[in-house]
Amino acid sequence: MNIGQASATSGVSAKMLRYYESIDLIPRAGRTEAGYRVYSAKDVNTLRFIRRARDLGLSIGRIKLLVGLWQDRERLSADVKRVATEHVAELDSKILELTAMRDTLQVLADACLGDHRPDCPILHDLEGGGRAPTQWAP
Amino acid sequence: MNIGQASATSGVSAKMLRYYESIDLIPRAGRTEAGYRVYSAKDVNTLRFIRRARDLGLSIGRIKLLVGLWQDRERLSADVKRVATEHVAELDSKILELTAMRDTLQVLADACLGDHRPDCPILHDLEGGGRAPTQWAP
DNA sequence: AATGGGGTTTCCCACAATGGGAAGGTCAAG
DNA sequence: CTTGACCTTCCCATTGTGGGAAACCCCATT
Repeated sequence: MNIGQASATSGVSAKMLRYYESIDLIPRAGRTEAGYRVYSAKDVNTLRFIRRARDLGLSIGRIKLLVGLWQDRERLSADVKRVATEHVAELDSKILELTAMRDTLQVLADACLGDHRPDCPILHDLEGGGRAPTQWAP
Repeated sequence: MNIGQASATSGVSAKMLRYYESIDLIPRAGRTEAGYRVYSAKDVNTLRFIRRARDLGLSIGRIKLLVGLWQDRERLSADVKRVATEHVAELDSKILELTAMRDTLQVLADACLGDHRPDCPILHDLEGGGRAPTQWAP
């Protein structure tokens, strides 16, 4: 299987295939005489695993861990779960952060008339006059 | 005011001050004989505006728009509001995306025993067997 | 005056993960 | 054999931030 086929059947772009190889997320692919990368069905399986993990927002680092665990028959499910829950925690904190931003901005936008006049609570708040709805950066 | 003072009183790092200048988010600062950048209290005010905008997650591009509107006494609040609501929409879609990831992963993690045995629904799902809880990337 | 410590300058590198594109080699069908 | 589709490597860009080096500047204390 060429890189194009592997890409099409795994959902990982050829560009990313080469990149993943360069950062040792996947082993170096075999080559034909001409230097073309060759992939097996098993490789494609791993790639699909990786793509799904990325769809869940996991970082390359954590995916590396998960692939390792996946291929280790002696693994402890506790280890897998820990990686997952760490990521859930990160997602949660990111969601909280974004939600706080959105809520603040939504309140300001709601208070803005959005007409032909220049007065606008959004700018007023950013200017720092009314410090109440602004984020306090700890 | 030197860059260090401006940084300390605005909450924007000196590194970022130079960067913002290089991308024309702020005008080129004046210089002393020796080449040191000089900032006025008004400059610091603008920097605070920018920092607050970044705290709300606005991109540099949108901040550039907002700073322009802020300094334009003929502005329409409608223009300001539009920039804000566009960002709110982006935040919302990002939040939805992250929330979907978190929910999927949380379900899987909850179903994982997390003990000394290797069996784990997380890996099983990533492997693609049980395709139900996985994301379909459209 | 000399020296030292702290501030400043520019320039380059790094991150995470992905895409774009150029220049050149290869394969298969016509 | 030519053409078009595919592959290779290498470089660049993104976003916004930080790190660090080499050189220069300012001020105060010996």
